[in-house]
Amino acid sequence: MEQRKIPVTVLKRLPAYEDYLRKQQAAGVRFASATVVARALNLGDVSVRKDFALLAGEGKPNCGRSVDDLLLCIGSILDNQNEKAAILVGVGKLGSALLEYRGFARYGLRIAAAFDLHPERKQDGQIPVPVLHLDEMESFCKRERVLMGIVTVPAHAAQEVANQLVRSGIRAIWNFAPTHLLLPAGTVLYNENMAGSLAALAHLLSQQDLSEHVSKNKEQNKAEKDVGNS
Amino acid sequence: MEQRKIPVTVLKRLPAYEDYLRKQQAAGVRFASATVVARALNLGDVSVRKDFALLAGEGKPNCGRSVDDLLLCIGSILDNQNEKAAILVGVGKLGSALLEYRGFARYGLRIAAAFDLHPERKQDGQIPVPVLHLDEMESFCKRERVLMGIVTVPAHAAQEVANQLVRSGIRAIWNFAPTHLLLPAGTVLYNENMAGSLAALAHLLSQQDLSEHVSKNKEQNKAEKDVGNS
DNA sequence: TAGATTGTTAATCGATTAACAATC
DNA sequence: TAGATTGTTAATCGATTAACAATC
Repeated sequence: MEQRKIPVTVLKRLPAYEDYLRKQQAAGVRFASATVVARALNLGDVSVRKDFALLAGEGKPNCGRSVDDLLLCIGSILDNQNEKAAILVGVGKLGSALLEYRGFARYGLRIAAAFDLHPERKQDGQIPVPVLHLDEMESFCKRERVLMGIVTVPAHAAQEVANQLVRSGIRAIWNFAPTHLLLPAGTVLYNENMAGSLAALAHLLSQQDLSEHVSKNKEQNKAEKDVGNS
Repeated sequence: MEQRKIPVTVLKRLPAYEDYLRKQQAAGVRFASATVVARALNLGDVSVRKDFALLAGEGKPNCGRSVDDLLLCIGSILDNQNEKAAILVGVGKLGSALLEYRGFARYGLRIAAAFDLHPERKQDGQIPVPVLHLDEMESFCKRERVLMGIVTVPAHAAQEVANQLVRSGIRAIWNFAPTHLLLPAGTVLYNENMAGSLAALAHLLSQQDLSEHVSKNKEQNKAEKDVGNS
């Protein structure tokens, strides 16, 4: 089970490659060159070439990569991600949106259950996982050995929920509440910062306005990459 | 109105500083050293020191920064962000969650209106902006000179919506639909990739499991910073 | 003076990109 | 051979961090 180590940044691009290559495959295209893929997905061509080399070993010059091969390699990497479960706390609009989101599965990620103070009000028939009372969280997490928690409660409740998550054995927290959590050392924390992301986008837009005369294409490429820092 | 240029990555930390410093201020604390703030917010001390220097000019060794001063400086930078408007398309759960999110205002960002194919079904009384029919989008954006659009429609509708946004004069798109958009050069695109973020978190967690014996504190710091790439 | 703190310069790190050599 | 393409090495870039000097 020796796995090449795939950097996270490459990992994040895999579903985009897969998507695009699937469409090409369906259209009967047999080969794809890094340059063409890069153009289609707004990425740098060298990046794509490196990614492909990492994914699928050597290619043949002048020939491009076999679409089938690439899809197999990407698929096997994604399929071999260890299945990992998370729970979600706080079934408001954002919480339920995440619960209904289909994209996690492709990475072997699964939201096993959701918790809320008023579970009975929140089960709306579209949510595909059980919604349980917060009181059941600790036993659930320990029983199912869940290590990841998603926090989508209001800011004022977030720290208390985080404490409970830690008591429940959670080791990594994805926090959407706009507040800073204090966690014991050894717990991984990632703060999603929606306002910051939009602010970054606005910032880029105004930068771009300044440099109207620069090659537009280049600008776009750069723009697309610069926004997403933590 | 000569503005020091604040890098986006610093900008994103400002609300966290503000939050923390306000609490200190309320507790009667007059001075804050970069080291202490860094520890509280899980940041590197040198980063915080550099941020503070950028924000508030020189400080006095051995004394820390005046909490009041820092708050004034942060406030003035955030207040002087140009007021910018965005629109949102697709008032599902994720869309309404964003519409109700309060954090944008602090950056001078405002969602001016939302658009949907069935606006009448979506106005639920909690959404604080008008929800209009998609047909009205183009005239609205041109009238209000809106330049940013948030896409929270299902993947299959996203490209068509993006085209419409571009026709409406939108210059920057924040895309939540898990699909790749083709846009004319000169349009700024930022793809939010929820699945990728959770995958990154899972990745970090497993890395951390491997290095159990390393100083936990250090690990946590590192962890918190590494996740959020685009 | 000693210690906490600031500020700066150089090193590091990860990712992307530029330039170019190799190959079918 | 010419051209498209791959792969590699070095440069670049932004951000963070380490090491240290300066100051109250």
